[in-house]
Amino acid sequence: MTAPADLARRDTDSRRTEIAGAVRALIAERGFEGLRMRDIADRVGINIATLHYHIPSKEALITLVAQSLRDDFIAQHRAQPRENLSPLEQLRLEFSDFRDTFFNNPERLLVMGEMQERARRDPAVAAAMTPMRGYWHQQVRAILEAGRADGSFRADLEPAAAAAIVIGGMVAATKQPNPSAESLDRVFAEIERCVRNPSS
Amino acid sequence: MTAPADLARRDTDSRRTEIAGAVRALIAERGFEGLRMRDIADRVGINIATLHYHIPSKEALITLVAQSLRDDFIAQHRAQPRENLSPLEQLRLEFSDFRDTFFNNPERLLVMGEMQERARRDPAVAAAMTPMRGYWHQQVRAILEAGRADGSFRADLEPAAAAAIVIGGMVAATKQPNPSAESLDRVFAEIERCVRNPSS
DNA sequence: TCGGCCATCAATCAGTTGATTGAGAGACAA
DNA sequence: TTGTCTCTCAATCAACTGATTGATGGCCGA
Repeated sequence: MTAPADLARRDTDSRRTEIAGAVRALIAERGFEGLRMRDIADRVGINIATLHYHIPSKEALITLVAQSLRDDFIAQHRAQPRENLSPLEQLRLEFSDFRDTFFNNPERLLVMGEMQERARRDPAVAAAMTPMRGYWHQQVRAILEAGRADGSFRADLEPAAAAAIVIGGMVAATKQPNPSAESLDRVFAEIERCVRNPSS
Repeated sequence: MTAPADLARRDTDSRRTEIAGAVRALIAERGFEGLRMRDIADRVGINIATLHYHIPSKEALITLVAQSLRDDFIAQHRAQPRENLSPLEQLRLEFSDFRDTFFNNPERLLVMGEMQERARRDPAVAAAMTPMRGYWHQQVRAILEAGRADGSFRADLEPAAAAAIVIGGMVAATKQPNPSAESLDRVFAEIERCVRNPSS
C-alpha cells in the first residue's frame, strides 16, 4: 500500500504553500547551511520523492521561499490603511507593525535576514528580496518626506539616508542581547527623537 | 616523496593563522553553507588530512575564525588614539574606520555578518561574537555619552539606544544596493544630524 | 649517529545528500 | 468499465563530505 486513503492528498498549490512554510520554519531553526530536503519532507509529512514532484530542485525551493516572504511582507503592509495618519503616527505604526512581527512571527524576520545574506550570492533570491527591501525603504522614505514637508520632522533630514537608518535601527534593535518589547521600544523612541523637528 | 623540501612546512601556530585567513575568504565568497573542508585545504595548499591535523573538526575551525575576527576587530580599534578628540571627531573617526574596512577589507564585514547570523544557533560562535559586538557598542555609547555631556549632542539622547541605531545605521549603509563611498557618507552625515544638538 | 617527534600526504571510510526511477492508488471523464 | 492524469511512495544512485588511518621524510636533541 503506497498511498493509503487516510493520508492527506492535496493539490499542488496548497502543497507548495505548505512546503514553503516548513522550509521557513527549518531555516529559522537551523539556518541555511542546515537545510536538508529530507528534513523538509519529514516536516511536511511526505516522501522526499513527493517533495521533488512538487518542487523540481533545492534551488527552486529557495526561490519559492523568497517569493513567499515577499508576498507575506507586501500583504501585511497593504493590510493597514495609513492615509489618514500624520507622518509621526505612520512612523509609529511602522514600529508597532515591526514589533508585532518580531514577537508573533519571529520566523519571518529570521528568514528574511538569512535570505538577505544569501541574496548576495544568489541572483534568484536577490530578485525576490531586492523589491521587498525596496518597497520597505520606499514606504519609510515617503513617511519621512511627508514629515519633513509638514514640519514635524527635521528640515535638514535627508529622506533616503534617514530611511536606511530607521530600518537599520529597527533591525539592530532585534539583534541586541535579550531583546524585549521594552528594549525595542527604547530604540524606537530614540529613532523618533532622531527624526523629529526639535523646534516643533 | 610525500613532503618535498620545496613545500612550505610551517609550525602549527602560523598554519592555523593561514587556515583562518583562507576560511574567511571562502566564507565571504560562498557563505557558510558552501564551506567545505576540502576547499579550505586546497586554498591553503595542503592535504585535507593536514588540515585536520591542525584543526580537529569543522566546528573548531569556525570557532577559530570567530576568534580571529574578534582579535582583528579589537586590534584595529586599539590602533587609533582617540583620547584627545572631541566626541564629534571621535564619531567621525568611527565612520572613517568603518568605511576603510568596508572598502579595504570587505571580507571582514561580510564574515562578521555571517558569523552574527550563526551566533544565534552556535554558542561557541556566540561566545566570540558577543564580546565583539559588546565592545563596539560600548565604544559608540561612550562617544555618545561624552557628546551629550559636553553639549555637542542632543540632551535627550539615550546613549544605549542611540548606539544601537548608529551601529545599525552604519551596517545598513553597506547593505544598500550598489554601496559607494558617497552613499556611505550620506548615511554617516545623516547619523551625525540625528545625534547632534540642534541648538549648538 | 640515532631515536623520537612534527608536519605532511595518499588512500580510504562511513554516513549524508540531492535527485531519480518505476510503480501504485485514487479521481474523473468517456 | 476503461483509460488517463495527478499525487504519492519505497528503493536506489552517484556524488559529496567530514574524518581517519598508516606511512613518509625531515628536523633536532642526546
